[in-house]
Amino acid sequence: MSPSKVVGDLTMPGRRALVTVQNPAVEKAVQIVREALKERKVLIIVGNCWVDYRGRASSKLEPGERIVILKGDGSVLVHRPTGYEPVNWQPPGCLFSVSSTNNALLIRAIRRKPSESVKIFFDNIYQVSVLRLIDKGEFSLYASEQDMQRAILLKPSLLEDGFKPITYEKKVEPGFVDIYGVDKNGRFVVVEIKRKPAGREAVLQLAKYVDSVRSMVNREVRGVLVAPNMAKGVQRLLVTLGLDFKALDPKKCALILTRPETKRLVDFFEHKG
Amino acid sequence: MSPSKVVGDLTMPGRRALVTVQNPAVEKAVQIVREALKERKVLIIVGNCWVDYRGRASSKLEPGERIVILKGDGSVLVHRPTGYEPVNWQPPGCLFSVSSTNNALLIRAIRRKPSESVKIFFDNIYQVSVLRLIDKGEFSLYASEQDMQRAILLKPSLLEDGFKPITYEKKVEPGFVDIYGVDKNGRFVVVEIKRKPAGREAVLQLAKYVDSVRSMVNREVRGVLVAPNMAKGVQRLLVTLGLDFKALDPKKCALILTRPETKRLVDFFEHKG
DNA sequence: GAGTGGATTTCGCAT
DNA sequence: ATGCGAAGTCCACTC
Repeated sequence: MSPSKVVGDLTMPGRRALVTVQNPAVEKAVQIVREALKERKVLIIVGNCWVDYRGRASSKLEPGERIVILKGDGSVLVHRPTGYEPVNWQPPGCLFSVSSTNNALLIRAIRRKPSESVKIFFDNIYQVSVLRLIDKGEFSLYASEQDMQRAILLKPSLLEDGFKPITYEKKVEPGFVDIYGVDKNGRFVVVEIKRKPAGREAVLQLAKYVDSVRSMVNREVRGVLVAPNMAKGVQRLLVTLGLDFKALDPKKCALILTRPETKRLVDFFEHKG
Repeated sequence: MSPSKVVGDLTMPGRRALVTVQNPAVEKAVQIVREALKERKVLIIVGNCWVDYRGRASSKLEPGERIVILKGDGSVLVHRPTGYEPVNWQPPGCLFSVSSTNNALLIRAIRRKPSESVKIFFDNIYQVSVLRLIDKGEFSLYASEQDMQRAILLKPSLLEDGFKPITYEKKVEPGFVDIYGVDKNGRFVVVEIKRKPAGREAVLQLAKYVDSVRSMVNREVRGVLVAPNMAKGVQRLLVTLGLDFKALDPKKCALILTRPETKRLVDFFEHKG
């Protein structure tokens, strides 16, 4: 077994950002992992493992070399050498327990609600890294559906001239209307927003909302689908159902929102104005 | 900078399963990462980084300590110290390029269709691990919706006495009917299966299919929702729409499928019987 | 706690 | 390639 190594941020001498041990024996690994989990650190374990999952479904993963990440918040990831998605996992909130069995390291992750368990067995551990990561960096995402909604509320002419929003996220029977307003001719307008090319599903959703509103008000009701573009058969379906379409680029919306003079209004909406 | 370490599967002497370098200088890191990516190995990089993403949306992640995984198939994961989901990522298929800029390591992951780019900058690298993982282990999942479908096809009485399946995954206008059959009274039956508690969405989906089938055939058509149980308001909605419900546990279905005497029939269905 | 819908959803399958 | 729906989806938000 190789000796431990301790490295860290050179600007903060004394802080141990990372301790790595290579080829630990099982008992040594138990000790390291148990200690790290107790201190809610992040663990990266590389080695030969197999996994049993029981919960909403069940799965069995036969032995192979993988990367396992255990985070201090109780989340688990088992990554194979290919693929974006973990082959086994658990979202935050698990309780971990560590033991050895048959000369293998066993890590159990258990959660209630739903009741689930992931058991990971290692019989060959190439490396265990214990991390104490500090991450205060802000994450900002642009061009979400919410950005599009905000942009239209802020600048209704993005939808069409003369449009006046009345409310948004309005509850009607089948669900929530993204934006609800009046057009220049006094007709009610139901707006359904999609940040991706709109498929048939989006149209049916809009149609449902329009019907629902029509059944409640005694005025003409239009439906407008807002999306960067339409999937193949959608145009025809829209015409059939008497709905309108307005092309709008989510990135353009994001740009509008980040313009300094609109920033104040965005904050206004964010605080439930 | 610490020296490199080479460890691996002791049962295969000579194979390098893992090479780890700690606190490499930027230029050294460039060299290691570039070499590893060229050989389509898996990389785990731990250090202080920031990330710019441009593509379907855009995002900016300010500096912080994270784990970055680059896989040989061109997938990328940036993991913060908490959370199940990566904060930035890219699914398989990316082209990587590595360089240094302003005394930082820059890894670019680019893909076409959709056109996206993720740029990861490291100004402090605690550890780079280059892995050559061998993972042939089979992965088996039980209790999926498909398991439930197969179980009913195999043993139609799970739905109700006298039920006879005609076909499955049948295309109708709005989508695909899970199972389509006839009941003991000769009425057509449209079956919609959910492996989770059925919400309003599932009911509306079933209603759509039933309507579609009714418009095509000149016979009474029933709709049956199959799920482990129902969400709160769903019972009422089912009654309103004249649809039936049958409780069925996905795990029970999975068990039926794994019984030896039915295994042969399962294989039959799997091969498009 | 459950219900609702979005997501840089990803993934697999069928056309 | 595109379309469609499932997923152990996860997640944030509201009631």
